[in-house]
Amino acid sequence: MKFSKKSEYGLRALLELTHAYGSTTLQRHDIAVRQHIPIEFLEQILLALKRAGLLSSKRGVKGGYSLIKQPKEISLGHVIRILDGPLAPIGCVSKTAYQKCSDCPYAKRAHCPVQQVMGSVRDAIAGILDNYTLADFAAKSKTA
Amino acid sequence: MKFSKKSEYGLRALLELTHAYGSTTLQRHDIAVRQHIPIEFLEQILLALKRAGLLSSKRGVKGGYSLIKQPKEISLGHVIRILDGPLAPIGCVSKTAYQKCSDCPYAKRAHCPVQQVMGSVRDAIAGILDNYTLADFAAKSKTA
DNA sequence: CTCATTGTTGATTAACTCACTCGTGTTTTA
DNA sequence: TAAAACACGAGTGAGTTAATCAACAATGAG
Repeated sequence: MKFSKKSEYGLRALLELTHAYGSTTLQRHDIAVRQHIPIEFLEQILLALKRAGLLSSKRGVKGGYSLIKQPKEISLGHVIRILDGPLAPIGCVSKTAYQKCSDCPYAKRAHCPVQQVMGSVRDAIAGILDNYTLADFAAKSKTA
Repeated sequence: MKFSKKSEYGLRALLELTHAYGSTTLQRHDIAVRQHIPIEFLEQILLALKRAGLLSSKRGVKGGYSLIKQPKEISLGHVIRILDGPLAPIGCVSKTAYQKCSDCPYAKRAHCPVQQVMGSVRDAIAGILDNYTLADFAAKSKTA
């Protein structure tokens, strides 16, 4: 029941990019150094975030990455789903990537006890992460 | 960010044992059939729960497993921690298995933005699972 | 007593995932 | 045209997950 390093690194990288939002681009090298992230791994993460439409990038000598959406419009939940997949603790309660449970004897019944609790866990997690934006997130780290 | 099959099977097995609580013992075979769990895998799970003090067992011809604590005194959080480890989404916010983050640049500062959000996620998850008992859980499945 | 039945233990396994790492490109600017 | 930067795909070693297997120990029926 853990988030991956990928998500953690991704959030920390976005913290840097949020601070730079509207002023400069950041190179993966700078982000890697400031946040202590292995650079080749960081690259994968930045590319994934780019493909998801959160970042733009520029190649060549003066290249780098920058946020292309407003920090207050990107939720941590969104970021984590991109990098780590669904937030739900089991497939059959995911709203973004529902998967029918194959072997559960309650699957065909009106309600499954496991599904009920896990559904509320999912809602609690999503309730926090989908309402917490990069802007909120970055505000915390400025005062630190 | 998922719970393992082990936890899921464990909870479903305990559902059966909760229904039988106070009346009969159940053999792993019966639990396996009713809940569609691979029997040898179920065995490991039942043994882990036994070592954790939730179950007792009896060998031989009329053997089987039974709950030795009241269903209303066993929380789902407790069960999942036994089978899956800590509930916290990252090590540095776990209350039952804290682990200092080695590489985080905020580790030495007063507060880490990641830690703050993840801490509230942890609290939300634990708040649900630690206050939801096997008794509550089994009550749901009776009416199903 | 003995033997089938059941739980106990430890080892082993195949498949998968995680966290990187590498090599080779392609684009940009000096 | 060379150096700097992003892009992409493949590969890898360690660890985890989900079982599976084999050998053993206790129990109770006959």
